[in-house]
Amino acid sequence: MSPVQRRAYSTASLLDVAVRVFNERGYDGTSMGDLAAALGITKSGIYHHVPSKESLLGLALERALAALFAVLEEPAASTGRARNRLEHVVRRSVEVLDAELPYVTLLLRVRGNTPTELDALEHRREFDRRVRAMVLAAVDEGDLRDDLDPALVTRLVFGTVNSLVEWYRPGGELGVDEVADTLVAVTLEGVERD
Amino acid sequence: MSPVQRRAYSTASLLDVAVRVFNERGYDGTSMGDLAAALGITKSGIYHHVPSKESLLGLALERALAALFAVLEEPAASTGRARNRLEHVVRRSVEVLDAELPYVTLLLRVRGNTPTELDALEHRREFDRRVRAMVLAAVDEGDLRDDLDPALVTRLVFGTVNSLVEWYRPGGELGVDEVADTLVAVTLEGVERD
DNA sequence: GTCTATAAATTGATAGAC
DNA sequence: GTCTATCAATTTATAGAC
Repeated sequence: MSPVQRRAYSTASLLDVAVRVFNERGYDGTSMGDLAAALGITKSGIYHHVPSKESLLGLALERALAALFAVLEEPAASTGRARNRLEHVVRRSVEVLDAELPYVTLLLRVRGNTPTELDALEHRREFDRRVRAMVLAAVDEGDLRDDLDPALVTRLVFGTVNSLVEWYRPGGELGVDEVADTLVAVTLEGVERD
Repeated sequence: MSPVQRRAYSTASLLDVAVRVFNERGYDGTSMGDLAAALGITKSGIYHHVPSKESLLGLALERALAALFAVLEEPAASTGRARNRLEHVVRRSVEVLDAELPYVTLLLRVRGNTPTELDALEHRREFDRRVRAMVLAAVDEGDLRDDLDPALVTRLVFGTVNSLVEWYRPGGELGVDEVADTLVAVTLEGVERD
């Protein structure tokens, strides 16, 4: 009987810790030994929950992608003027980032070194394509300036959203609503047609 | 006498290749064997030029930081209204990104795993502080909206600039001027006082 | 300036006990 | 669900020849 009786891990609670360490040290910079130390168990203990280090990455990336794609399926993302659908997707993306920060952070840092990572990159490109279609539609509907390249605007707006993972911390001084409001003000308002 | 007589590497030309591979696979995801393969020489050949893998990273990060800090020393970054100094720094940062893309990309991906990386992160924070001071001064001078948090605006604007490394490629379809113009339009114009 | 050969340490993963 | 013990492969780095 160990002196400090820690609650046993489920695969989900183990994944939470693993993703935190992956973000701190980078996926490739994290060894199974590092994970074991952070978890307070041995390396072999991890293999009871998952078959490999890469499968931990796969589970994490799946979760992040599912949360982002769910936004595109919301009614407000497919109904009404494109400019409003776009604002909805931007705001909800910030909220997903708030709710799933470690998972989305990991997704945004993937380089494509393994099949798992390449698959995630392909899904990210699909998300980008669907947002770019919204920007294009908003220009066509006359709500966004037509003197700016729509593909470039898409990249800048979602570049800004994605850059949040570098500093935003849930429960910190800045609330998710203030961040989303300011981001919409800074990015979309510069693009709107007067 | 080898059948294909490749030109010998200087430390600088070797660093160019190393930084390209670091960006493709991530620094931790790159082994000295990977570098050797990309260079077309053996692992031990690399150690003639540098004493360690980490020293390659250090040289690359130094170069990126020097290019960025040089912008802050330009006359246009310290003279005139803060709003104009800010636009100058934003535009020139995009140009530095264009000129030194692989080096800046590497800098922006550093996690702090080693002393070399921690030192680079500290220098990045110093750059952020100096830009934040410009945004604050621009609000004080009445040129930027005072209903938005200046620290948040700083982060969003430079988050947008930094996100360029994820897709911008020098010599591609989009020129550096068009990108800089659109970026200033999208970010700064949303923040200006009417 | 690059090579072959090799060392010492670390890595991801497995077998089998409790 | 976690442990000890262990392995094969890979990693960073060095010694010394050409």
